[in-house]
Amino acid sequence: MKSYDHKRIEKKWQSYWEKKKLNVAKVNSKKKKFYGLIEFPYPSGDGLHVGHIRSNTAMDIIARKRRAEGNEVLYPIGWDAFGLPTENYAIKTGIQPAIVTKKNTDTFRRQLKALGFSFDWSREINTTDPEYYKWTQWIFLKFLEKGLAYKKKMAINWCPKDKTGLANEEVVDGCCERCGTPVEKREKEQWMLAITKYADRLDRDLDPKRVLIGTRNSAKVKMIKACFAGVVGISLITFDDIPPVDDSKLVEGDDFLENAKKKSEFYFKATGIPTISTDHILWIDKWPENKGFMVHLRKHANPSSERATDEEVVVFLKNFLKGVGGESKANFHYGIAYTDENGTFVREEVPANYILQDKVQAKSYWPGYPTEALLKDSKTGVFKADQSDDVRYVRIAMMFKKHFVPRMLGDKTAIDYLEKIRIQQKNWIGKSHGINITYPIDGFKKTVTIFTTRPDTNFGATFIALAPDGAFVKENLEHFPNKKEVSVYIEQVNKRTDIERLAEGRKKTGVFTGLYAVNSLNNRKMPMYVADFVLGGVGTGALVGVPGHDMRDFEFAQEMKLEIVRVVVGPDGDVSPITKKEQVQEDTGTMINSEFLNGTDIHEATKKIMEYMEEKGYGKKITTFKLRDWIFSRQRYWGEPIPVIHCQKCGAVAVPEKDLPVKLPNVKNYLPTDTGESPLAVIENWVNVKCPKCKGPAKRETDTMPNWAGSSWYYLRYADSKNKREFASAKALKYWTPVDWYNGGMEHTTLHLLYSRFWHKFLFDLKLVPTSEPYLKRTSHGLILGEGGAKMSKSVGNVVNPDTLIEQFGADTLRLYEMFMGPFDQHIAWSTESMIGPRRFLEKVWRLFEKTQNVNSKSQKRKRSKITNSKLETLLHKTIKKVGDDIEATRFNTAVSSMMILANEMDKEEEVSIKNYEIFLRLLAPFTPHITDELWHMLSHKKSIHLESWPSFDLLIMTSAFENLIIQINGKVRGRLSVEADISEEEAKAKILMLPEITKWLDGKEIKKIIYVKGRIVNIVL
RNA sequence: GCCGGAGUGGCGGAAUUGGUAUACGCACACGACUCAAAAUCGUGCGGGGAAACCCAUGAGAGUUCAAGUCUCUCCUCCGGCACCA
Repeated sequence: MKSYDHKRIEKKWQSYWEKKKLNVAKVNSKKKKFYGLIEFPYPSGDGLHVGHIRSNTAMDIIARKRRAEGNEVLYPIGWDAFGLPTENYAIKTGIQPAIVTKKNTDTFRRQLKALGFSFDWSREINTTDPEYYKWTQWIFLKFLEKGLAYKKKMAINWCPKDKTGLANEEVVDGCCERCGTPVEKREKEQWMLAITKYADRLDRDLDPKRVLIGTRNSAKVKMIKACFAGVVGISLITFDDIPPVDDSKLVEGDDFLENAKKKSEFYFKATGIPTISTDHILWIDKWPENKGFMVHLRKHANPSSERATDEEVVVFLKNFLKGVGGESKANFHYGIAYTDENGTFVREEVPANYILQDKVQAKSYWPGYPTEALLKDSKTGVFKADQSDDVRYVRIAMMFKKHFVPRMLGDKTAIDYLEKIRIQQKNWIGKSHGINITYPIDGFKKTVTIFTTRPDTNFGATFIALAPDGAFVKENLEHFPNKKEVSVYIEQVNKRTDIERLAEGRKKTGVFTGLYAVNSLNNRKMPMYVADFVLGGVGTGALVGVPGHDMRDFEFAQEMKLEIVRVVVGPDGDVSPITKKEQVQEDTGTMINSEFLNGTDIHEATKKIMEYMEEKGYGKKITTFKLRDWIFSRQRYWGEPIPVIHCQKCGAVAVPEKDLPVKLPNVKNYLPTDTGESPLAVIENWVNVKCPKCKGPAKRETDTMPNWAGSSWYYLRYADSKNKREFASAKALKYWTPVDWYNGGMEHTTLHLLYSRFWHKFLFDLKLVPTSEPYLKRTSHGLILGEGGAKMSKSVGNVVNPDTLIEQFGADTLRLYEMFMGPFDQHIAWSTESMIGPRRFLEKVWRLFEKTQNVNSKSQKRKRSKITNSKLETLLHKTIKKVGDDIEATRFNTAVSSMMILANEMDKEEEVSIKNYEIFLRLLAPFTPHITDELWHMLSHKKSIHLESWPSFDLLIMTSAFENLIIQINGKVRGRLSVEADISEEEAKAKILMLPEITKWLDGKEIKKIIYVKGRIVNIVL
């Protein structure tokens, strides 16, 4: 046998798969679809980064597993090729960005193909291709048409180095996200996209639906939770998660279906949260006289007690079965009821979960195996409780998924984002509920409106603070009694940058306007200040100061020597005047000095006073967001031209659809200008056009779109990438979208991910896409850092080159190492040294082939006739389950390690059966596609291993006949004992108490109790 | 400051969710094969101790028959937001 030589086999299989079109997604497939997506790379001049490989391999494994599971899989690839690095390179070298892009994509394509990713290359896209950006522009025109794209003169973030405006999302710590230069404010006309119109939906649709588990029985809670495993978009909560519920008045009857209904209705009424409840009953068929018979198991098993124990149930059933005859079937019937937010309930019965059968047909009882199942062993006649929840709940879980989950979700597209992604997006959108309060101003014709989330403390309000750039100041400055001082102050403020202000430690400054607002609650006159800690863009650009209960207001009050009133008393009981910042009671406590609010909790008081103020007409409840509209224009060359023509007569006119795409013209000089105009502005024969409306002289818009435009919808184009008439056909979109699983970087959570959700919802409203969310599941990978833990960069010199690694170790080893190196979602430092481990493993897998070749027919036969499963087979089936589960949970590192364990065990055997070896290869194939296909063909298969189905595990083989009991004395391990899996508790205890290593500890001591956990542990307490 | 996440050998990291702490891999040491080396295989590898045993999961307390896992207090690191009213 030849030795493992990756160079000989990898190229060969890559071209074989390509020739056989193994990875091309079929157009009219009858199969269930799976759409796996990775963020399409920006083809930089540096070539492929090992970080790309981590993400791509992970999704490749998932895609290959899905194919093996019988899905039609779309795993596409393309290029997000507009952007600054290419443009800057063009400026330096004078080479056209289009040519640079072509060169870079060629390199990336070659590198990606060398790694054996199962991309469907036939759908490759490129955002800089006019055939592609035609549709980016087309979607922009839709925004324009619906009034969601608009032009506005405003102060924007300007990067003086890149010489372009930036979106809020692109400014990090006051600096340009891309180049780190401190950003400046510039007043400029900008194209904006009204993402704030979608803020509420972008926030709300991130939340799963909350459903209460309406039972206090921990076994049932556990069961329902287990049944909902893998269900997306529903968050199950228990009584622990909500304020106490009094259910002493809940009365249950004898009918299990009715009980389930009663419970769900009762708890819904008590909590207002949609509630699911279950009840069950034991049902004996064919007895007596072929009539059904219901048994309240817990009651019948021990009538004198409230709840019989499991053991009592077993004894009861054993006797019961004797009485009714061996052929009887007994099963649990489950009644499940769900009461939704409207108070209407639905209920279903889950029938026929066979739990007792005399003639045990191994395969037949598994699918419907219920909770609290009891199984009679055909040989010994011993009943035993089964432990495997996955199997026990299968049928009930199916019932939940089929009948209840759709009802719970309604028309909501349920999404499953990694929790930290969800939270980060919510933070960024920054939804908050509050109230706009309007105060009259003493001796002034106008009123002032402020926004607050804490109106409960309004009796303690002592001042008003206005933003220097806020609307109130702009409109009324002329009439301020102290307008001179205010103007000087505003001038000072405008001179300072954000960074300077941060450096000063946010010292509060301000100036009195000479005006007093009047608090309608208590007629207090509140001096009005202009202060730069108030931001023009937040709320109404004005706030009411409650220095006793807001740290920032307190600091300002101290600076300005303003009055401080206490209206909340905290848990410390301090009611003295507030003079120190330690006394500022912010988010807990009870109201005082607040008239009708006195004595109420602050949260209760907030609700109460909001109602009160609305009723009195002092204020109006409102929801605000931190999210700002998206600044959509860039003053650079290498982006999609914004398809608008400015006409002196008609104003901004959309380029007619038939004239799309507006192609980027070739220019000589890509250099951005200091005037804030795009380099396109100087190309006269491109800029000067006729107005599409009046045919008069007009000029093209010379700003281009940001990098995020093309990537906001690219996953839709993959569905139908060659379509010339539409961005994608409705039919293709209906089949392929939404994306089932999207993996990408954390850095895109508030940029790309938010933007594309926005575009998608917009297209959904136009009925151009079938769902309201683009991605069902979003995971993210951790960064790969350089050796030593610093970020990989050319300047540090710690960049690793995939080409070298593929040459030296092979693509399979590189893929496997990146999956094995550590937890997928965590950052990790590169270590070329550690690659040897995965390589040795593959060599071992290669050598194992020989152990399958000298198995003579006799021993193959002998193996098959064995009754008990060999240890290896048990391990094999456990590994099948583990690898599958781990892939789904993106625990690739432990998936690999479990396959290493299996290979080590196989290696210890004299010979390995072809059957087992083949299963092993099929498990490994998604990770290392080349070596496994080679070995597969060496085993005389004619077709590719990647056309094989995903191995299934057999629970009977997985469950070992023997279990290792750990024996503890007072919690310390003192021994272990291998016992038969179905040994009874008494037998096990008896055996253990005879072991010499145990008896020596018991000498002369009294055993207080013995804890017995089946199949796991025995703890003797002395 | 607020919101997340994490802290386990020399290193990357496991631990069926409360049940054998340190799986798997790297590095290291010794042995076998070899003239030799590489590769491969085998053995060892948290600390203390001759051993029996004892002590160890950032620190300290608590709940429990049993805690890396749950609860509280604190420390450190990473990520996000940050004068958001």
